[in-house]
Amino acid sequence: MYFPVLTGSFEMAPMTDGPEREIDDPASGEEITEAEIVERIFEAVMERRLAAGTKLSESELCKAFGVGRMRIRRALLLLAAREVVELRSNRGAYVACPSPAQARDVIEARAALEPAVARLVAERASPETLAALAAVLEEEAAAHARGSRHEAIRLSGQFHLRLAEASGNATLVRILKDLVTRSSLIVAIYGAAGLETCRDHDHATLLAALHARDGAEAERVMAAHLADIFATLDLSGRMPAGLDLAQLLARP
Amino acid sequence: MYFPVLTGSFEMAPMTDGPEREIDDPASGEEITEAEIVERIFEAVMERRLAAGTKLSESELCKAFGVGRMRIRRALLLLAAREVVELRSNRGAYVACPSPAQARDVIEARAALEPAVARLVAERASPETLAALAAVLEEEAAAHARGSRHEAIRLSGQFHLRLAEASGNATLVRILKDLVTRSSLIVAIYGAAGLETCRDHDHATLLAALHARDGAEAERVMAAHLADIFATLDLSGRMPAGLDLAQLLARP
DNA sequence: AGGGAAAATATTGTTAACAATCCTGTCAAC
DNA sequence: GTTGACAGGATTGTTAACAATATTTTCCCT
Repeated sequence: MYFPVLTGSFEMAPMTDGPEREIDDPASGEEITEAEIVERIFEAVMERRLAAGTKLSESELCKAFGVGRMRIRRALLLLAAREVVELRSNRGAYVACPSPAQARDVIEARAALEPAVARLVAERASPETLAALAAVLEEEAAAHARGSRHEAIRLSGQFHLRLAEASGNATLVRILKDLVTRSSLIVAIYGAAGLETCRDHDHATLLAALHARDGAEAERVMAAHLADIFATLDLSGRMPAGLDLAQLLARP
Repeated sequence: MYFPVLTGSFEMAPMTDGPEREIDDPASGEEITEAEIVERIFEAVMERRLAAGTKLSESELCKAFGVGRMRIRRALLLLAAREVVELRSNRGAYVACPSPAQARDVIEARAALEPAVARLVAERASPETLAALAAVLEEEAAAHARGSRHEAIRLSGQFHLRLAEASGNATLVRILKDLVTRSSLIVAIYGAAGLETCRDHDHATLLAALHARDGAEAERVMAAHLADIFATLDLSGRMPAGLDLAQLLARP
């Protein structure tokens, strides 16, 4: 009952009882800062431990992170500013549930940005940076091979983020972090079952172009890769299973 | 004493006495929402009524907008999340003062994004939308012609934002709003005096390409335009007049 | 038993007082 | 006269109580 949406399309992370089990760290002596709370929730969303539409109640988050309400409130405001969380007045905070239009916008923004990022990386990344990227790719392939879907999803997102980091541009990293995280929600909602992660083959092709310092090719590969992802989405208007009710009946 | 930086490089907006004169609206009966406060401060920064490094004290903002401290605090947090304001612990909020590295990142991000945006607009904007863009351009040229520098700066930024809006992509609009606003700070700090706005000729060339529905050309023109802006900046490391002291001596 | 209104409960939003930190102005010592 | 410490005032950060709004439960009536 805690994850009200995406009912049957895929199983949740291994949660034994408490909903925030994977997120919190209650017994640690240090007080967590609100930036870290934001970070943790970002991760949880990107790794699909928090599904779209999940309610994030203040009191539960307070217990989960062991901090006062004020810090939770600030964290939620920051998450809302980045459109990973939706704040409904007097109703609480919910993990964002992107509409088809928003989904299109996010994917389109990535299609506008990431090819250029790929080109930048091809032109200027150090060999060590490229090696780090290759390591992520290897982990990703291994996760795919042994069938750990959640790891694969996580590493697939990681690859795109690490690529942005390889550009050496903090602004691009921040922007892409938001977009990739929201993409995770989008693919979960609108993606065809079984195609919920990037094909690591695409990532390998891209990495080859980067190693060859072929900016134009890297740009092209990335554009094609994103177009592929876009193509697997069904944004035809009606929302899948159960989502529409929760959203349409909500009073504004 | 209220605008501590950018001492002589250009005169401030016509402020008679109170520093927030252009921003506030104290006597209006309605209570302003925090999103509107964020909006107002964004505008003020983009139009150079608030200079980089300006301290935004809570109490003054409370008086200026006629709201409680909590709402101001939330607005400042949101502004900080978008890197238009910097929050220093126990010291207060300051209009951001981008470092050379940050400046480079912002310009580079725009160079990565806006050509693609221009292409999108060329491909899909309605004739009415293009007409609206033309109207902004016309105003911009008129402002230039009659020498109203502040209007010209304002409209120059507006043109880029309206272009993003013409793409019909809300995510791109939001991202570019942040980047354009920060660019305003960057040009004020690092730009050569007298070259503080886009040349409206570039905008005209771009508009021609849009009208011709020539996406590739629009992309090229925009890339060249941004490269031009980049070229007028001096990011050679040392900060201009007085800025470095305030920033370098500040404890983190 | 079913439906609906109303009280009870829980959750969110706001305000105000309190605590902690920083800045400024003063004074004494060198 | 300059430098340093100290006290006072001002500003920011936090906490807790209060108010307002949703949600759930209960109870009455049909």
